[in-house]
Amino acid sequence: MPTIKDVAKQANVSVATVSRVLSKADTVSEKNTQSVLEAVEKLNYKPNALGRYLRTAHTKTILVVVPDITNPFFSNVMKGIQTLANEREYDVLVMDAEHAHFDTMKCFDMLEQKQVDGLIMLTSRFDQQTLIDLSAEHSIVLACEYLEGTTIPTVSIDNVSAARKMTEYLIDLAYTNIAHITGPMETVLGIDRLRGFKQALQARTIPVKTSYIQEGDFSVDSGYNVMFKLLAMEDRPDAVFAANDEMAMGAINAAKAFDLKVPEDIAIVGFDDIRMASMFTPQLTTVSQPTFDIGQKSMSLLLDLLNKEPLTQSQFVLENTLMVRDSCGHHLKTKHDKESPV
Amino acid sequence: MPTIKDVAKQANVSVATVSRVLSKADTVSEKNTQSVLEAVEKLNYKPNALGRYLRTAHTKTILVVVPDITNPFFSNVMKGIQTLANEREYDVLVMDAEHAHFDTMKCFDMLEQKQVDGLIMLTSRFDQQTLIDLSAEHSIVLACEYLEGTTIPTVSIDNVSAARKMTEYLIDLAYTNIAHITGPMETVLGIDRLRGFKQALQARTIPVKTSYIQEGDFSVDSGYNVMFKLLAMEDRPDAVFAANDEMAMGAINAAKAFDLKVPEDIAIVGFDDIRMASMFTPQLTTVSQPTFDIGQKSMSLLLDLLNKEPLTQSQFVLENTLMVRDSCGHHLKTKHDKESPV
DNA sequence: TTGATTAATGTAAACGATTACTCTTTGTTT
DNA sequence: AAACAAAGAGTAATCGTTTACATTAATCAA
Repeated sequence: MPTIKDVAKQANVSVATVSRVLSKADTVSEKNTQSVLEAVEKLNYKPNALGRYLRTAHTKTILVVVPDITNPFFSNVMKGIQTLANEREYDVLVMDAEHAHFDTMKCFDMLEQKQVDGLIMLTSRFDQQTLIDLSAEHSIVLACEYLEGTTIPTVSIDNVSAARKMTEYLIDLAYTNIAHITGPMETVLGIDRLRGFKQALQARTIPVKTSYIQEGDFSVDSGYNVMFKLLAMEDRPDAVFAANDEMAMGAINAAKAFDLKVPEDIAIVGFDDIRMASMFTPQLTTVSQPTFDIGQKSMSLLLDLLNKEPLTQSQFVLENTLMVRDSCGHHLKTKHDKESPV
Repeated sequence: MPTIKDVAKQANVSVATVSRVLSKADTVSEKNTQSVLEAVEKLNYKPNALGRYLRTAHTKTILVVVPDITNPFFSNVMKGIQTLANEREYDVLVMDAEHAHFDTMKCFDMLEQKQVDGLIMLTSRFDQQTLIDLSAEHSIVLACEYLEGTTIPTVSIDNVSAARKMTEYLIDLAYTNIAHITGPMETVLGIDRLRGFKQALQARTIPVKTSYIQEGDFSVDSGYNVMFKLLAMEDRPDAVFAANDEMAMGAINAAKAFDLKVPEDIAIVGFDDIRMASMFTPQLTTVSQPTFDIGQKSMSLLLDLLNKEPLTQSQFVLENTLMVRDSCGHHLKTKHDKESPV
């Protein structure tokens, strides 16, 4: 494995000259540039990244911590991050937080150990004070979830208003007994979507029934199980808003198991618009998040941080859109109307 | 940011001593060990990984190249890799190959530049000779796809026999006009599954109709489009075997668009058993691959390579299992039988 | 008591790049 | 022609570790 010294010897110049032609054709004569290039070619020289990193004190690598890489929502965000990262010649290290051996401190250490230049967190379930302290010295951005009262750059959608919009839409379709399967109550996501749900009901002076609010954990199974509870109630809801698509799918399958038709007998909607949402039967009415853009924007923000560019703002909220498909029964409800009420 | 020198000064010992207590409590006196530890604590010292890496010439980081991180099949394999990697204190770098800016050479360079210790490839679509050359000097393992006639360690399932098994099962259910939606014909996966399909027909002396073999590209959309072609034929097939679940779902949706009931009017089966397969309506009959295990086994193999442990064999084929669910119509076909023919 | 062995530590040389600084050499200005 | 500036290239310090080797002190056998 040739080093820069070997190249220098081969090209009959000093290591400095070799380094200069390789980093930027700064001020090296045509002749020397040529012979260095030839030597590089001949020896098949690849600069050792570690040597460079140590000297320049950056690795051109960022770390992204993802709650569950298996979750299509996050893998889309990842893709957005990757795209911009690679374009800017950054590599991306992935850490799966759901993983049993995951130690929250480890990813912070990687920053301090200079192993990565920056950090994008796709979750905020960890010691927040540490994160805040760290962000004073390091480049960190939060995606999907935000942290109250900090200046850590964040990119997400407005989950409260999106959930409110979804709920209001159901109310407009004349559903009166609307239940909500929440996400885990220790996540901002879960809390915000529930808040939006409640706001919509209150705005329309519909009483909020606590029995209609059931906690799930964002998994298909939890959607299925919680739905069973709801369906077993004597005053069964006529519409269910699940806090994500996976739970909505679980809920729909539960309804099917109950011999209920969706949306004829009960409407079920989700949140996220994962790829399967439009493939499912019935096609899922849901809130579409710009996952790819969230990833890309996070990376773009991180890049700004890394380049010490002044940030004009720190909280970026991206647009979401209501995807009206079949599972809400809008076609049933509006068949006598001239126009869809959306 | 304190360095090892600062710690040494603080603890009143040499840097060597500090390094010694930190790497392994080799032969440092109780007293010094103690004061070093205290100094580390007091200064909040984190060893700079780059310095260490440069010296020790390994990064404890591996690279995995994945065709599409968004594809649930691969993200499961990734999870398997991650799990073992983290357990053994390795970090994992991800590279998305479908990404526009992806340069096949780049991942090879990362090996040569000492940026990563090893490489797991979840695809074999790239210059194979380069890969073979490289594997002589570096630690590389291939997952999911194999390469004929090399000694590069590989872990996958036997796609030929799995596809044959699936097809035979359809034949056993008395379907006679069976079509196959293949994967891309430049992938080993696509080729092998087609081969298995043909083998099954030939073994039962059923003629292989070329019009029943249509190429897709593993995407939902291609499954949908290709299915339209098949359904438009005058001698429409009564069963369709798609080379992956996503195309099977696309095909099912196409059938629905044709007002055909699955499996009553036409049976459609897939391959891979992605998470959605059992959530779909109808539930997908498919071949289950041990994705997590594939990932874990690949990582385990890579670890062996890295530790220069002798490999007993280089091609590992893992078990697959036929998941009989609803989309193949087995319950319709066997309602008069006493037992399921599986 | 002496020489040999061992344990504990320190000194300094790597690792492979980048880059501040210095030194020629050449070209320009007056 | 002298003085100065600029261009091109080399020397060596540096980044933060690890570790081979040297050194010292202490223990032990004869």
